[in-house]
Amino acid sequence: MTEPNRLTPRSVPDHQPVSGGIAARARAASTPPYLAGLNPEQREAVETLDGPVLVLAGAGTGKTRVLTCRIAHILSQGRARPGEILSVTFTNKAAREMKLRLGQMLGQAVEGMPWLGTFHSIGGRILRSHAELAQLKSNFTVLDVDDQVRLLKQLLQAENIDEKRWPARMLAGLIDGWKNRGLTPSQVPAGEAIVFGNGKGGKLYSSYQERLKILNAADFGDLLLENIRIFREHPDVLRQYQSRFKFILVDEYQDTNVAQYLWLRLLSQAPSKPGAPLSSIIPGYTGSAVVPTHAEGVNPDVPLHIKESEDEDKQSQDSGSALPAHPGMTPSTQAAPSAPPKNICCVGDDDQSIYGWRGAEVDNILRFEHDFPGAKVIRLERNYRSTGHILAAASHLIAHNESRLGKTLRTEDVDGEKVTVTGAWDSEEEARAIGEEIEELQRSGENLNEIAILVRASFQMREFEDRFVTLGLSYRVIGGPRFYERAEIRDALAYLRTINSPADDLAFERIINVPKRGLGDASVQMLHDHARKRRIPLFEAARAVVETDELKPKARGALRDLIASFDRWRAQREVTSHTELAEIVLDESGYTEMWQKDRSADAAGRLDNLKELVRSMEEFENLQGFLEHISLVMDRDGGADEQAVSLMTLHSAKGLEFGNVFLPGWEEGLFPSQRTLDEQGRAGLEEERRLAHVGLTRARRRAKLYFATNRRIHGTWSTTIPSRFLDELPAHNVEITESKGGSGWGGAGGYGPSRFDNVESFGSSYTTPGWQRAQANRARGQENRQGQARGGFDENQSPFSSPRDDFSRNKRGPMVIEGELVAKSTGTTSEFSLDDRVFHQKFGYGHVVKIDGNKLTIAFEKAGEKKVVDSFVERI
DNA sequence: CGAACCTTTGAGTTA
DNA sequence: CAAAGGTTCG
Repeated sequence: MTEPNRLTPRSVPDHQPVSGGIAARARAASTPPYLAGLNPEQREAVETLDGPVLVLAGAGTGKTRVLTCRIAHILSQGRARPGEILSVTFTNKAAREMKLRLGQMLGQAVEGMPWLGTFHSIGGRILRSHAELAQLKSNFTVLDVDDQVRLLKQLLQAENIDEKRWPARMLAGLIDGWKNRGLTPSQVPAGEAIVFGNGKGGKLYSSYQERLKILNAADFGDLLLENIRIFREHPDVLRQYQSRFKFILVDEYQDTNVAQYLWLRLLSQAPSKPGAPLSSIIPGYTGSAVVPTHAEGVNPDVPLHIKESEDEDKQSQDSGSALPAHPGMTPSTQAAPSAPPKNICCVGDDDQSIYGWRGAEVDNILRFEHDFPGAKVIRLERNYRSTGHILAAASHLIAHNESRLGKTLRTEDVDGEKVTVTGAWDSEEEARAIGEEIEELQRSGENLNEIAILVRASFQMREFEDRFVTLGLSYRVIGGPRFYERAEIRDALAYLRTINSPADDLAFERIINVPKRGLGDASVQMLHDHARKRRIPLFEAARAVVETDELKPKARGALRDLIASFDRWRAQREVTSHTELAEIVLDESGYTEMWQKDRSADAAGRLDNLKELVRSMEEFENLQGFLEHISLVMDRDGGADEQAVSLMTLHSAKGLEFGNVFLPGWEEGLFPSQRTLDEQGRAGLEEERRLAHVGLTRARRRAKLYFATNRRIHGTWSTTIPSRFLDELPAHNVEITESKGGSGWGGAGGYGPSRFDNVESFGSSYTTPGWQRAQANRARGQENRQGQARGGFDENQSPFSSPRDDFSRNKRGPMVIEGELVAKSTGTTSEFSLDDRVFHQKFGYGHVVKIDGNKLTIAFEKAGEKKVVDSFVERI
């Protein structure tokens, strides 16, 4: 057997693009051009077409390339037609990219690849063609989280469950989790079903499912779960897909959850004989339920447990641990079970598994060989992305994880710049320092598109946005709220959904009083009662109620108009194009007008979004087609042509790369996230560490880490300590730099485990507002820790008490800026007048009784009379 | 009914 | 600090 892990001394061909026109020549040439640029491991991964293959592809090792080349290879070898290849990704972006690259590689020869898409879009597609088997119609609606929660709220109310104690969101999370694990209501372990709502959790799940059927709707989880159910209950349908898909490719396999795993598993078996029991489809599976569950375990490590055969036990001994930890492991040679898995190729990286919270089972990748006997495992360890120091830092960091298959990334690139670690006093200074570094990079000719800031949590983004706006630096936020999750888009869609399917109560309810037309809670409640009593859709109930005098004349008139409008729109649907119809609806309903009248800052943007929505409808044949795809396909990442710094979370950065990567917020509690640690313990810590690894490996040439000593959490400042991940970096590859804001530590200091401990030695003469507030906090003592954010007043020292030289080397240091700001507010006379009513974050409401420059004396309603600096209160 | 005012609570990542 | 929920008043 070849040993794919030894790096041969031969030079590695770089990853040059492969040009088109391949398919035809491929058959003739001994080495098809698309294979020429591949290194031996990549090539093996592409050419091993038969049987299960697991490609362990570290960051930057050419994973997408392998996938696309493999498809090209399958096609050019004539092993399958485009419609016979199932290729799944997690994101639309990844799917698009693969299609794009494939198009380039094959020179448009293969238009289509109808089964290349996300798990959800393919699952949705399959579900639509067999909707009746899931008690749905093929035009079912895909609910977003918002609809889901509103529906659950109604169910909770019907059950008289206290929503305070048992929030609908929590139930939504539970149901989601069950669906991720492939569990239908009857399969939920009893122990888990009773934890919610005084034992009613399971019952709520099943009534939720019932309601979905009535509403002709499915949630995201259903797109896969219903597939699985259909496959299980209708072997003929399963067989149809099994024989259609000759090859299966899976991207990011480490992110699959149990449902996705089962789905793949079912599809990847060779077509079974009609009537074969499920146990022959899933080897090793026993029992009646598809997913054997740990009845008592709330968090079972291995939700799908397939009994290990004795052969495999022996093999485990070879590698010395339960998880194969070394590449030298013997591929399983045992006889294939009754239904041998066919040509499935999964590509993934256990070190990049960062979606455990979404139900991903790293275990799926760790036990691939187990699940697909005879699997060939290929490792890609040559990194073509990052320079030496960055790669070494990332590898050293991830080596602290215990649960991993173990890969060693190598590069032949130069060492490059060391990874830098910079401490800042607070998050504002962190943003300032990064802003300056970016300006410096820009001056040195760096393209802004090659710069990214990757944060752990999205709330961190705001400070960077603020900073970039003042600097006039263009930036773009990647990820963030999806286009179709925006309120105005959902409202517009709700109108269209109501037109399209009158039984869509959730949609109708959403817009019944948007814009305001005098149909408040009371009226809606009434309609609900009416609908429930007669078991008819809300819209029909409305129609009936208008004929009675149960509503007040005003509401009745409004409702009648609304119903008339919908009737009119539905009629127009026959004669106008769907885009025109959308415009008419938005217009006549008064929805556009509502935003036009709105004077708030984002109203214009919302109107733009609505226009964008209408424009995007043009790509679809009709309203039906549009609505079917909107929730699955609409993710916008447009406008990538303009030069801009990218700002995003670490999660959404997966799969991307940049020349320069800034990684702020490496502090305990934030990163690793305290919540993850609390909830997931060691596994959570390892996932956070993988996230750090993902962040570092996004960088090609420069990786710059930051931590701040003070950060605002929930609006109050608190002191933080540097992340343990910083301590886990190899000293040799890391350089500790002075904060641009100045600091008294670091620099030449030793590099030991506690090198970040002396946070107190940070410049004690800081003058940022954050520092002042923190000082004020400290002066007040630590026991009353909260509510101190705005507490600082008369001990307000001079902002210029002890300026430090290292601040002001020729560029405007942060201090000067802050100095100006502070000086300004002390210099001007107060904008407040006597008796003004004011609000203070800590002391609450009060009124001004005395003014002395910028210091106010305020009589607070609750806290009594206090002296406060004017900037800490707002007039109301 | 709805706006205005006030209180409370909560910020983790997403197909 | 912001959004969401609750209360009160017009």
